[in-house]
Amino acid sequence: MTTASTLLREQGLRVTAARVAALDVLDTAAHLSTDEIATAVRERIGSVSVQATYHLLDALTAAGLVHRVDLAGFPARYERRATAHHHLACRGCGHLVDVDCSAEDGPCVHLADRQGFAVERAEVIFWGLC
Amino acid sequence: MTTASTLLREQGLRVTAARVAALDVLDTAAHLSTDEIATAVRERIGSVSVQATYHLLDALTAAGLVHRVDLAGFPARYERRATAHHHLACRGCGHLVDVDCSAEDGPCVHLADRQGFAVERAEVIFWGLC
DNA sequence: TTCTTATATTTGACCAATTCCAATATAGAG
DNA sequence: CTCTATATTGGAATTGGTCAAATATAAGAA
Repeated sequence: MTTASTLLREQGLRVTAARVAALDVLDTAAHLSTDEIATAVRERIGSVSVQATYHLLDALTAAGLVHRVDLAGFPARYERRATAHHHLACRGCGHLVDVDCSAEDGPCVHLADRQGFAVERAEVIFWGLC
Repeated sequence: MTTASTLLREQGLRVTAARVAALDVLDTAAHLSTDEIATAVRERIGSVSVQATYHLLDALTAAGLVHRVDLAGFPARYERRATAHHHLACRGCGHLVDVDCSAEDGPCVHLADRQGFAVERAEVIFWGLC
């Protein structure tokens, strides 16, 4: 098993209580907002500021240890799930569930004309009401 | 040709100078932000407040006369294009271009398990750098 | 172990996009 | 032309998030 601190070290990131706690928290629940993560981290290590949580999540995201799910109209949320998937989102309450990608490998949607863009990824969001 | 005022009346909306101007503006340019629309409307009718523009765009959106493109990290933009399409977005500057939908009719992405959601639409965003 | 230094965290100010509210103006029915 | 429901205005407030300076701390070197 790969512990949070090992993962952090592997990415050249310092191992701090807050970062370890954030990774642990995201291991047990998906789609948490910065605020929810800050609260959950506090339960584990006593205290963290919201700003530190923002910063720490930026660092984890940049290192690829977590993924940021940023849907318009709702605060950003974070997840650790590694495999390709999409999201089914409730436009009413923002509730989010994972949707397996229909394509086994590679993007399940393609782009014929790149129009001069360096395309990085395709994001698929199913909007509805839960 | 269907004029803006006819469209408004058809939807049971009052015909106001600001609404007509907003529809006209969106006829000539796509993907405009609320602020850009307010500015363009001012050039046509003299003045509008930003708040009125927000409100008016809400009304036009609710009536289905315009479509709101709301990508995380950038102010909402509006467009009038009727046919199904997706968007190619620059994560750097927010620049947005339309992408024809590969599927001729119906959604080009499907969902196997609805997980109790009333799914309304699938949004596909290609993220990259322009 | 202790020192050092680069990197994290904290605190607090600040910002942009948007919404809410009460007051005023106006479209369109009668 | 009048009346009333609906639009617009202006101002304040909210939300989600960034920025910058001061302080604390992880982890490599002595």
